[in-house]
Amino acid sequence: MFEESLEMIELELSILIRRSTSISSNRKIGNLDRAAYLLLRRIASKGAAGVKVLAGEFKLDVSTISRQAAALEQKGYLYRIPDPLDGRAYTLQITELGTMELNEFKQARLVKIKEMLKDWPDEERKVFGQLLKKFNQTFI
Amino acid sequence: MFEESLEMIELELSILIRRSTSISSNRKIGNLDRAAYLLLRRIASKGAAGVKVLAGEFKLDVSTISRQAAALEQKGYLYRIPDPLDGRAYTLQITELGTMELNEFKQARLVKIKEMLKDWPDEERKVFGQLLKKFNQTFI
DNA sequence: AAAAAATAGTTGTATAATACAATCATATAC
DNA sequence: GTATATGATTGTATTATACAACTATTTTTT
Repeated sequence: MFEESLEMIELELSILIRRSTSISSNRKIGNLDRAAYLLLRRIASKGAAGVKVLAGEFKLDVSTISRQAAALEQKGYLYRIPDPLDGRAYTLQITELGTMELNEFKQARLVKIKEMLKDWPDEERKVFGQLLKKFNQTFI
Repeated sequence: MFEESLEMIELELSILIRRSTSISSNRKIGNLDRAAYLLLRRIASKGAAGVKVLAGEFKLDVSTISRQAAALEQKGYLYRIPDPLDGRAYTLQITELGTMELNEFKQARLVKIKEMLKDWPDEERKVFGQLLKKFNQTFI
């Protein structure tokens, strides 16, 4: 039972990752990239932060955050607030347009997931969300 | 409750995909690419098949399967069986070396997942696997 | 105070996994 | 026999990421 569950999880995770990252099943929604979505969302929910801090939270290279931020800024979704204490640094803050776009993107995703889970019992949706969260917290 | 679960699922899926596809958390194990793993595994479990069939099953472009197959063949994990009825086609079959490598890769992954889930109750592991499988089946 | 070292962020380059387009050889339809 | 379709491969591009190199600024050391 124990090994069987692990094997199922291992296989289904592989399939999930593959499916979710496939371009044909993960077409861009609106003007937001999938990659930059979490960045914008983080800033919206926890407030402005610098490139280094964000890279640390996401466990991504600073260059990746820098590029995502630049792209979002170019689109008008983020703006920079110079750090008054450090001439090299700034914090990234979301714009009103960014907030709107974020909500749109998020809604579109929710609609999609809602459709996928329309036949699920409420309890299973709840448990799935909780287990996903728990699983994500095992990543260090 | 309903919308809350959807939002949690939506967010946690985003995080999971990001974490799982990040290079730093998904370093290659052995000589098998993550991408080609499912291909090799499919052939091992269901038998030889052609490029077109496999592309259809995986909902990937034939060029992607073709490239993955070529890479696996180059490594000695797959070999080609010409289709006696069609001079253009062949089926891909796994080699003994491929089988061994597949099992090694799979074991390495299982060890990793086992470590991640070491504090989980058995029941949750079981449910997680089942819900993942169920979720994967909603992708069309 | 000046020099050396560290650091915040950007840019260059490369990698991995994928798709669309173009091509070639073979098979099928007319 | 000719035209069309098809299985697979190759060319090119895209996306998201990391490592390396760089610049300007800050901090530490001398």
